[in-house]
Amino acid sequence: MPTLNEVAVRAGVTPATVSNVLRNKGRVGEATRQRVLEAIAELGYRPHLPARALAEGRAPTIALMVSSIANPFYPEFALAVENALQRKGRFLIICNTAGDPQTGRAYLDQIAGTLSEGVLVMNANLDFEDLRMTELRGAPVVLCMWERPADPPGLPCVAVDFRLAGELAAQHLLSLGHRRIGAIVGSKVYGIHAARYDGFIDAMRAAGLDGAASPVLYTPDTTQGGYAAARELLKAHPDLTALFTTNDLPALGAMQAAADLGLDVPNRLSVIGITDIQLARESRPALTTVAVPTVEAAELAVELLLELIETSGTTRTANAGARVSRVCVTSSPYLVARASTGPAHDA
Amino acid sequence: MPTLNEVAVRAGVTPATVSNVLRNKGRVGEATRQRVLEAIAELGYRPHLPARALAEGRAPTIALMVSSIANPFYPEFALAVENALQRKGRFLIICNTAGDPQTGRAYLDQIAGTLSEGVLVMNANLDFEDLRMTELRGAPVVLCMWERPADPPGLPCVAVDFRLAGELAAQHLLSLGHRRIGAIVGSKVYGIHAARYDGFIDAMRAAGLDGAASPVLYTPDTTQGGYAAARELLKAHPDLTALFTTNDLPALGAMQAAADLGLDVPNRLSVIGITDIQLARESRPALTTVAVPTVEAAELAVELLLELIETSGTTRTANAGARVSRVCVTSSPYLVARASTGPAHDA
DNA sequence: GTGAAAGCGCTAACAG
DNA sequence: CTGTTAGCGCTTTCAC
Repeated sequence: MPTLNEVAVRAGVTPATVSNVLRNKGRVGEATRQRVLEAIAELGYRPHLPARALAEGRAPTIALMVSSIANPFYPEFALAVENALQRKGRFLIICNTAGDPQTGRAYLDQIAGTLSEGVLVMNANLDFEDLRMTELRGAPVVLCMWERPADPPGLPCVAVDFRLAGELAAQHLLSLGHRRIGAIVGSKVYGIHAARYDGFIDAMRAAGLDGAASPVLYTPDTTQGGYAAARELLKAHPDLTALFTTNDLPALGAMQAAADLGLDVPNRLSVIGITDIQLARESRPALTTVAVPTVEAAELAVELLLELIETSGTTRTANAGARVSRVCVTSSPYLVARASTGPAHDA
Repeated sequence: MPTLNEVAVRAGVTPATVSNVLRNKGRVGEATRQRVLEAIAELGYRPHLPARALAEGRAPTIALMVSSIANPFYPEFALAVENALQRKGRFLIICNTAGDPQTGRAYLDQIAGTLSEGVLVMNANLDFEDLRMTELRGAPVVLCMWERPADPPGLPCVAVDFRLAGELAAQHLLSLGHRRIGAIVGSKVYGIHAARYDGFIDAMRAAGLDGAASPVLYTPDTTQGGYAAARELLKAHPDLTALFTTNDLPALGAMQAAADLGLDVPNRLSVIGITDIQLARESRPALTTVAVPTVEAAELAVELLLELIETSGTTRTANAGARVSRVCVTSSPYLVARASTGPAHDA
């Protein structure tokens, strides 16, 4: 591969001039510029990114930490992130942590601040401490989907009002006449989906019902988790007419459970999820869900991260850390009514 | 961030020694090694990857070119790739081409041979010429899922016997007594799925049927494509008892179409796909399909690529290109019978 | 306008 | 065993 130096020789100028042409800095004579551009074309020169990174003290990549890119929600998000980065001339490195904090830490240690100038964190089960360390080393960190806008973490983040999402979902069921609604929460108790469940409780209370008294099950945030939880819930409470689920994947699982139990959705049982992943529109019946602005969140996260990178000085300069962590809130979730919900059959 | 030099100073040695300790090269005295390790720990030193890359003339990342990471099959593959790379101390850069050769070329131009030492290509609609150029510039390229082991492309690749996959799928339907089988091909005529369709024809012929005369429709390789094709096929040929589909996504779409048309799967209509993506097991009814060794293919691709990188000298040395392109064949596809296929209803 | 020179952080001979 | 010396390819003052 030709180097900038070779280009310089061929064009009869010095490396500095070639560099200037490349980045439109330092006034360069039109004639020289042409000669340089020709030399570049003839040699097929392309800048060596690591060299540039070294000289500039900045890296051309951003890391996205996820527990597993194979989880259907993440790719949609990753795609949006990559699109946004591409526009900014940066590249995306995918870091699968497998939900293991150790793996996550290893990644952060290796690339944050060297190969990657900043880190985007999706629910990847990382130690908060490790993220703080990463920041202190000079690599900005942005949490991509904080669930409680009103209760900011100690890190910059993009927040989505998931409590509202839960509330909207519950309101939808209530408006269809459902009163006996089971809840399936795709996280641990007080876990990441707590805000969504809170929204459910709030909506129930507003309707004069004691949401907290409704049957609820906590389960892994997967199709299988939702399947198992729905089976259990429906067996224990055959009178339920609807299932509120804190995420689409478990909601999809719940629909399968209903199918296997011979319960018609939506005539006998309504099911609602949250997020609106691609699969939601493709399932039969198509899943009613509360859509979350995924693409917007991705774009905001990239924007925020790049801004932090700009203002934090070079990678080598430790971040002051004194700055108040920024919180960007996305636009609100909204209901997407499809075929998995209908009037309560006992209404 | 502390540099190797600072570590050296603190440990009272020269940078070279620290470097040696870091990479276990050049014999270093035990006492010195300890001092150096302490200094590293105290300072929280971590090597600067771009600097290392520059000095070594090699890059720590590998690029994966895909048309869109959001296509449900790719993430599974990407995860396997990343896992394999992680073991080798390398990082994965995701390049979404959106099926646009220009975007692909731009990516290759920017990172192949500089940021990324090698390129993994999934069906990303790239110009073959661009890939050859990339190789010539010294960045090995591996095609990840070549469909015709018997007919190697001009590039190193991991091949999967997709003709056999098609044959197995058709044989399964035939063994269930199906005779009037519609085919849905998820690519253009003579496109990427041609080998799978060939396998179908072969199996039909072996059963004394003229497969080429069976109703066939070419459609985009998506759920929607399969949905539309199935509707059309089933309307034009209401007597079909089974649908052979060249990929899981369109097969899933076909099942939805059947559901919407009120055709029971598998009692009235059998549907089979190819690949065995995660969704296949999660659909209702669960999709019968011919599984392809995805993880194995990913591992072989990584292995092959790294081998090519090793043997191609440094990134800067142009690849001779004279070497015969290697072809690795994965183990064979195999049938995974689930609930979407059953005996022909007219048998 | 263009060139000369220093240096980013690290590795790689080769000396000692 | 450890130190010295050169760069890797690029950017960036600062002279000319």
